[in-house]
Amino acid sequence: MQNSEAMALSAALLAAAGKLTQRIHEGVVARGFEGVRPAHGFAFARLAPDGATVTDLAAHLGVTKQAASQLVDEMVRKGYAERRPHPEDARARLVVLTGRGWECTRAAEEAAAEAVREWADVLGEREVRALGEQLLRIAPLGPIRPAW
Amino acid sequence: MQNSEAMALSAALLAAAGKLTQRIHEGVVARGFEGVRPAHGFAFARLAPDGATVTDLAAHLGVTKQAASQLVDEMVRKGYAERRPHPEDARARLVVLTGRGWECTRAAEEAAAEAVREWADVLGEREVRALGEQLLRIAPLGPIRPAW
DNA sequence: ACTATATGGTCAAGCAGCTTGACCATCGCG
DNA sequence: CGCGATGGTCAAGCTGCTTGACCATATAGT
Repeated sequence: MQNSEAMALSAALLAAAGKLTQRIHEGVVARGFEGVRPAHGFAFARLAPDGATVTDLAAHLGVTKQAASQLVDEMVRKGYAERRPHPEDARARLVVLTGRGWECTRAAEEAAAEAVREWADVLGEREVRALGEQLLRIAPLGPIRPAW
Repeated sequence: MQNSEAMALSAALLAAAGKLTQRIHEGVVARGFEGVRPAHGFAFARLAPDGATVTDLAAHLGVTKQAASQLVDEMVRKGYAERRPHPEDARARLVVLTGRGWECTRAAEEAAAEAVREWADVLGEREVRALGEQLLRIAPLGPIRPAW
């Protein structure tokens, strides 16, 4: 494989990722959730199961805990999350999604599904599934779960 | 296809793109080009063929021309590009890569090829090629040419 | 040819998101 | 109990981007 092919593949991958991010964001906004930035999506994905602490969130977002705390501030201010006392550690605070936060998460899922469906129209259902499997083998998607 | 599958595919795609960006950046730094940020790569790709104007660059980066101009300032300061008078328009200035700029571009290509080769080790040469073709059909990669 | 408008580019100021550094409260181990 | 480690916040600063104003040149209209 030549460098030029690698570049074409890389460019296509980055372009596809950028396009997807944009499409999901537009879809979320179109469903009535304003003031949400793509970066929030990664936070939502982390909070979704059972909530998380700010430090936990920071580690998974790859930023400082101060930055993560500011992000949570914003999400709280916009009604997508709230801070609750941590049940087992009086120092910590558990950040959990509100009802609206869950709605927004569902909106993001729908938007993602919409974009993927368009790919299926181009590539065919079978190819899209194969694409997903190949990508998962390349990017194991362990603790990160970047989401929408 | 269910929403959860679409989310898994989306997450994998975004994770792969992030990983690739990181790998290329590391590879470029390892080859001795410091102070280069991933965003510069998109600029390099645009400048590479024949140079470009600041306005042109701005359009393809999706930022204001002021931001593009600042990016060019930085690239000039670091020795990767230079501004030359435009041969046909006295208002415009043609931004072109310096020798070091070209070297950096080649370094980025090598780093990308390295990352892609690792994918080939996991998926097989054939699958990687198929992956590239599928991605190109999804993200037509028209005027953008995001590169490294 | 002459004015008017559009276009390429820069300068300046401001803002948003992140960082570093300092600090307090609580945990958990010796 | 005492002390280092950990969760979190406050404050200040930096960087990359934006908006707004402006100048120089190009291009179109009459």
